[in-house]
Amino acid sequence: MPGGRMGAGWGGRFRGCGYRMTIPRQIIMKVLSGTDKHLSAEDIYMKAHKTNQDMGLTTVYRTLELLMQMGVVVKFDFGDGRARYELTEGTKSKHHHHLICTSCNRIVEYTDFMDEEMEFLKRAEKGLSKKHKFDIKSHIIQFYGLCDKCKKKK
Amino acid sequence: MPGGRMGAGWGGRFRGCGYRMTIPRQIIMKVLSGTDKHLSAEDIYMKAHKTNQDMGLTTVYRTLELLMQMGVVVKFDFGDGRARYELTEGTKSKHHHHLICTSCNRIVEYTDFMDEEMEFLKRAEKGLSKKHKFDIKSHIIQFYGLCDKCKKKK
DNA sequence: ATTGATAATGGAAACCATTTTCAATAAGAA
DNA sequence: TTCTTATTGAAAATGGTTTCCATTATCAAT
Ligand SMILES: [Mn+2]
Ligand SMILES: [Mn+2]
Ligand SMILES: [Zn+2]
Ligand SMILES: [Zn+2]
Repeated sequence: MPGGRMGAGWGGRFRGCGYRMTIPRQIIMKVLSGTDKHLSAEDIYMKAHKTNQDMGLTTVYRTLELLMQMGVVVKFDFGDGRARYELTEGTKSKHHHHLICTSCNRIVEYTDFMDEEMEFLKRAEKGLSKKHKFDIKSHIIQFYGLCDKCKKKK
Repeated sequence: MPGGRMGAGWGGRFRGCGYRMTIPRQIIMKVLSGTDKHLSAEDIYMKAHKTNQDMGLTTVYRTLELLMQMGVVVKFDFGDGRARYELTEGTKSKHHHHLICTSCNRIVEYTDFMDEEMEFLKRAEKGLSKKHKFDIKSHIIQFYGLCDKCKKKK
């Protein structure tokens, strides 16, 4: 497949949920698909803005809200005052979680212990779904503490 | 121990961290100790305000920030635009996590699977601490999805 | 291809939880 | 009690996110 039609496949996904596929939405999907970072709404806006000058920040927020409802995106709060977003089905990044330094807000991604985690989560999600009648779509695991530097600084 | 001196024990904790014990801080600790709910800063402010008319919302925010640094309180983001706070060493509540409905923001607490979780966490925290040189103080596990009502509504 | 109902957009203004500022006050060591 | 300075409350500022609304674009039906 040629590289030009990125995000084309997302049209069906949007339409399947009763929404329309638009230029801004294509660009936003392209930005999200093309990174392995935790982008804020403004990060996404700035990247998208290079492709389409007319894009508005408001549209980024609206689209992210939509994508969250569709289960395509997860929203994180790392404590720095702005929300971060990641594709759930990342073509680039593997399933991972985060260590967060409560002192300097540094984020460390880790992919260790995913086997043990998977085993634990599989059982937990199954049981919780049934007991609390929840349709679980995603999860977040975060560890808080002091990073290397902040530990020494203290 | 008579019921009047609630939070007196916290004085040493504050002073031990190089801070002073004050009336507002005593009241805030009393409020936090006396609930098993997820209180927002304003929730705490309103409860504290009944005891001490002069208390300011600013002080609540400042004290919570302090308590977080001291590891006494954990801050949650349930997606409703305001942070929630809970004592880590809850005298009332057990260790638990949350199911969050992405549609109506309903929160369900659960204490199931804590044995399996404890086992998984113990191993993960130990390994992660060593590998990433993080001094892990706390963790958050949250499941996102649709609650019973929102599932049917769709 | 054209039409038309209406979903989606962008810019500005509004919103609102949280932070900052600063003069007044209170804690606690000496 | 005195003195240093951490802490406080009120008001103003901040800034990420939402809301409004007139304009535009999508796409199913023609
Ligand atoms: Mn990540
Ligand atoms: Mn809870
Ligand atoms: Zn750090
Ligand atoms: Zn719900």
